[in-house]
Amino acid sequence: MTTSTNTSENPSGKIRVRFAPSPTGYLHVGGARTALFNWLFARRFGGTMILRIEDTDIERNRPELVEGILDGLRWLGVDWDEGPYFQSQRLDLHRAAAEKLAASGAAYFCDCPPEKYAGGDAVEETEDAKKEAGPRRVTRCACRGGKPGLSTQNAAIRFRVPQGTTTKFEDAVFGPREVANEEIEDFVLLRSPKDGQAQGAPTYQLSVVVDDIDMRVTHVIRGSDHISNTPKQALLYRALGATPPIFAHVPLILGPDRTRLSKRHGATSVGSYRDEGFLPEAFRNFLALLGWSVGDAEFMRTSEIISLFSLEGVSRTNGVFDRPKLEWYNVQYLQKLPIDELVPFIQGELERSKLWQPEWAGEKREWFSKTVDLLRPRTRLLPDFSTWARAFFSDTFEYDPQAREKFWKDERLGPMLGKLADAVAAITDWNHDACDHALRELAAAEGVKAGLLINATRVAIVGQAVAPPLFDTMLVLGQERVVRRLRSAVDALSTH
RNA sequence: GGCGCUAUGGUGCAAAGGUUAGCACGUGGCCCUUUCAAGGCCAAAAUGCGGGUUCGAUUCCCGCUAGCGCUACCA
Repeated sequence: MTTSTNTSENPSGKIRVRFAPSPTGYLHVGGARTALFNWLFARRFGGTMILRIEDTDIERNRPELVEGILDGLRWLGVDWDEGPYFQSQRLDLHRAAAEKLAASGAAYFCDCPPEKYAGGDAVEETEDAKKEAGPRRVTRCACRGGKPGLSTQNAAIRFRVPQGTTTKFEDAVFGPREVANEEIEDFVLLRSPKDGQAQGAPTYQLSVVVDDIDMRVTHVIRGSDHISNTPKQALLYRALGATPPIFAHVPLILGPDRTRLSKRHGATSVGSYRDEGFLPEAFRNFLALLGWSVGDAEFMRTSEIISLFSLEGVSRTNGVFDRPKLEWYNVQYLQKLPIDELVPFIQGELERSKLWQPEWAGEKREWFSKTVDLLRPRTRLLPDFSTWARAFFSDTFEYDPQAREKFWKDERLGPMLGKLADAVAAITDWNHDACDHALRELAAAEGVKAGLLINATRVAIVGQAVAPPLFDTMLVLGQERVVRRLRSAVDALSTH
């Protein structure tokens, strides 16, 4: 067994990845996709998936906001092996790293007022700035040279970016990257203390790196919006005596107008897709293929995706979240899932809508599976089972106005449905063909096309213009119920 | 403004110098059919622009354009 050195292509077992969301209260689809890619990568190569909550922003540091993220991940089926860790509980570690860097000279204290750098008009105090090259906005202030009397009590700590050299890092998606250090500002590691605070807070750049080192993360898979800041992090790894991980920046998810997906594009949290009645596996399949692919493969069970996933298949171009395609995936799963895998979702849907009967999981289990199987070719979302298909699960349902309009026009229908009720009631051997014969014989006797009766009967027994094939529907509903509904329809037709 | 990334039909992806540029969603049509889906078949629809390199560019290089990202003592 040889150990591969190409850890991005054929990692040898000790892969460690992490998903590090900030607690926003819900799992955004962009975050969900990042989480999914990390998870797929970990599962593919037998690695470890770590969950870390980046809650250093005190404003958003509330427990219920974390719960929303966890709920989203659980629904998505993305589980983790370690964590959740909370960055807010690790601040001392981060501070210690900053102070260590300051002590070694890799960083320095700076007490320039933050406003000095605010906005796009930052200062320029580099020597070559006086040239006509125009203002460069790379922060490199006088404090860099050393200023006495400064400490964490009264100043911030900035990283001293080594000049005259270049910073490289490996990106499994974008390839090797290299930037001139002159382009990298002396970014803040530790903020200056706020009024009343004894010490300042670590910045994101510092915290991620310290935590990723501490958690021995080998592959940082995250949104490509982080790519520009990665050189800073690569620098920090080295200053801290660590080897940078392999980065893998995945493209962003855009709305239909090609701007970054946001609330104004409509639903952006995975929770809303769950609530709408998408199947998690369909959502996963869709998300996995948004920014990743293997040839022309489209419909792939999660196990397949895991076995095929690789960073090499990740695209570099931002992609538009295409809702119609997501729906197509849902229809595919609704159609193709083994019935036993689908049934629990339908049970959940019926429970939510108060239509569920416990016996359907017991003695009428077979009936329930059969009914779901009959219904599913015409469903798109889970709620279809409790709305459109309500009459299969409840005796209280309404006649869809459009269905009446479409199929109950003919005035002869009232009497005919009455006769059909009698004919159906007289069936001794309740099966598909018996229903078929009863109806067609009546149609012939009445001199009407079978279609007229079929369509009208459908409305009568399920209240909808659209339903599974009529005789299958009758079978599943049962003789007694069909007769009863036919008689009710006669009343409904006469009073109208 | 600076730095960077990206660029194949409306959308998501294929084609790792040579294909009639492929697949899927969506769209239109046909078939199937008791409704409506599903399914099957067919169709319209793309290599941003300009230069190179090469016998040959979707593919490699340069420029332009466009989009996006980063440019905080946010994460």
